[in-house]
Amino acid sequence: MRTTIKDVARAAGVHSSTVSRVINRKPCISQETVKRVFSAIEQLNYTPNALARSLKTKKIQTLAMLIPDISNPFFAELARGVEDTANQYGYNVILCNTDDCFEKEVTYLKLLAEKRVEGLIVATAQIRDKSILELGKTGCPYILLSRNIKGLQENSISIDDIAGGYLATEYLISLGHRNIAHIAGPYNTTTALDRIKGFKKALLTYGVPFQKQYIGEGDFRITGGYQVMKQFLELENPPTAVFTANDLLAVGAIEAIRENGFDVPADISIIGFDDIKLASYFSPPLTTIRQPMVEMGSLAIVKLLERIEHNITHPNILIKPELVVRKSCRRIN
Amino acid sequence: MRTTIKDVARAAGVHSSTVSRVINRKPCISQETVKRVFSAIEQLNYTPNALARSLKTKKIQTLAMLIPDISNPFFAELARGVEDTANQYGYNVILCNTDDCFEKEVTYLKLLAEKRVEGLIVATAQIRDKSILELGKTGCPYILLSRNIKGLQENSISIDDIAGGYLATEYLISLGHRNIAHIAGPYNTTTALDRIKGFKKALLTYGVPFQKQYIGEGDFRITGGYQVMKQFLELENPPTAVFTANDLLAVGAIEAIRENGFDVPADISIIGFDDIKLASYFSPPLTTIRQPMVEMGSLAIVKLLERIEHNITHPNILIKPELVVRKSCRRIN
DNA sequence: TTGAAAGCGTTACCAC
DNA sequence: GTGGTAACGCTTTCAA
Repeated sequence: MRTTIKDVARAAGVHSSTVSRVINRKPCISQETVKRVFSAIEQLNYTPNALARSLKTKKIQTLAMLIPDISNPFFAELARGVEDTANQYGYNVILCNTDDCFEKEVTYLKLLAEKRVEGLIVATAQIRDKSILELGKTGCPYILLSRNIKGLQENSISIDDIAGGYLATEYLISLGHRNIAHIAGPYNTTTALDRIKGFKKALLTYGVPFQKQYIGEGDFRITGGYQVMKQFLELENPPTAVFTANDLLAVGAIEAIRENGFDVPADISIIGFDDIKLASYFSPPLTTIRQPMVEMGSLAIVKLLERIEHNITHPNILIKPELVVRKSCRRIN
Repeated sequence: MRTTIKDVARAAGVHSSTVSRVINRKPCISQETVKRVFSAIEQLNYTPNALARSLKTKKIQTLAMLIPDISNPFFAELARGVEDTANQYGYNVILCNTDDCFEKEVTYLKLLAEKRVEGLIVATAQIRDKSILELGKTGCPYILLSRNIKGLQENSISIDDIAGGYLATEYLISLGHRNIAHIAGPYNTTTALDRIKGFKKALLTYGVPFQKQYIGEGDFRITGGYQVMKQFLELENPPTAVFTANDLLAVGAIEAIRENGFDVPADISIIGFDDIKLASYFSPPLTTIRQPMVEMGSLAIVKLLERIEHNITHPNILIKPELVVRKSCRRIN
């Protein structure tokens, strides 16, 4: 059996409530007692039981983060920002990989509710995610990160996906491209839909006709980019440039292009989205739209803790995306 | 105030102990009662408090994982395996980024002990890590993953680093290289030291003299590879091939080589270690030594749970590395 | 098959 | 400044 506060009290010759006061640095305790208690703690190698404490205080200093897949570098970098900042404020964070699977999300949410985590960073929300909407009712504070739910005006932090999609497409157009395709993310995410919106908006603005066969649904992973690109390449009139909804899709697209004997950017230009750390080391170095992932993760925690500790909510925050020009796009005539 | 087991008991017209039995699926309860209790639970939207439960049962079904940096793809893939398998067994896992900083490690360990996590996956251990060794005494079960502590014969799972280093170096030698350098990991990790051992062993086996200036200490990150490679390039007689202790170091090394106007593999061959998911998409596609990261993470959880639930310990497990030939190495005369 | 009561390790309130 | 006690929400043992 582990040593408890009572063991410490006995060893120090005081009452357990006094030990508690010392541990929690409450005022009005004699120096003498403090010293005796600490030395007893040390001697007995006492570790307070946070679980028991939380039963009284209702605070366990634990958060959780729901993401589709930590092995996706975008989410890994987000996670780094989240965990670092949480830790700075004295919180731990539980990692949950949902694979964007609704059942997994529900199961996690139930478990986390039982463990009384104080807040959630949700980077997996589907477009109408009823289990997240329910969170609103149960009162567990959360921040939607990089994903939104249709109609919600509060508590989300994300890149301006429409602006990002616009920026990418505009760049391709400025390079002289007219046959521009888009490999989108899953249609059940606002992220994917908004990037499409930006894509279409740029097309419209610059008078480039939108062609239905030039858009395909990917999965935000390499394989999806590969598959959709293969389809584009079978078209009678393949695109000369493609904007992919993230960097991983770009990697898959480039692979497909090469396999068909074409070159990037000589034959087809590619622009990604995210600017994951390794984007500049791909072949060719990937032109992309940058999201400040670590900073977004960090900001999400700051806002989440403001909700938890001071009960303030925030209108949705939109981060400005940035074009990063490298070598995967080329000008055509 | 949240609804408690007593509220449910009252609503169902039974005693709270009965509700507890129903929730925990204990035998010998009438169908009738079960039904009434469940309907009360539903009606009141009751969520059991796992913290209170754990106070009695001493089980909170939570593990933690200490890694240097989740944004490093190697650890992200390890983490994916860990979290997935833990979740399968009904455990949650707390993520901790230590940056291989001893103070951070100590702080985390203390916090985690207070929260009474039941087990630890440690992928950050230094070569003589006294805080981890102390874990052994306090009795918190742990598995060392991809890192060892000098002298410990139990509870570690890692790739056979010596064999991996040997494999990589042998391959370079088989390609005709004699001026072979090594960019190592931090010298305070067994990982780095064992890969060096493998490197030297291969050199010795094939009669290639070891040259002190051909080895440099990196940090397992891109920048480290870049810096050490720069130094190699300033040598009077730069290496024609470099084995880097992980893929990220390889990426940095390639960057440095290119910056100096040389080509990989035409002028200098590079072989990495890990085979992160994106390794085949670098320029050039990286030849490397494969570690089955996801499987290792998964295995670590299986072994950890065996320790937690059945108190069985294991002798150190060594995973066999595998050479993956791609395009970053070339034969010379 | 169920109820009553004790207890898990803390904290917080009320005395003194 | 400090001690005593109740309470947090649950499980478990004992009795009925």
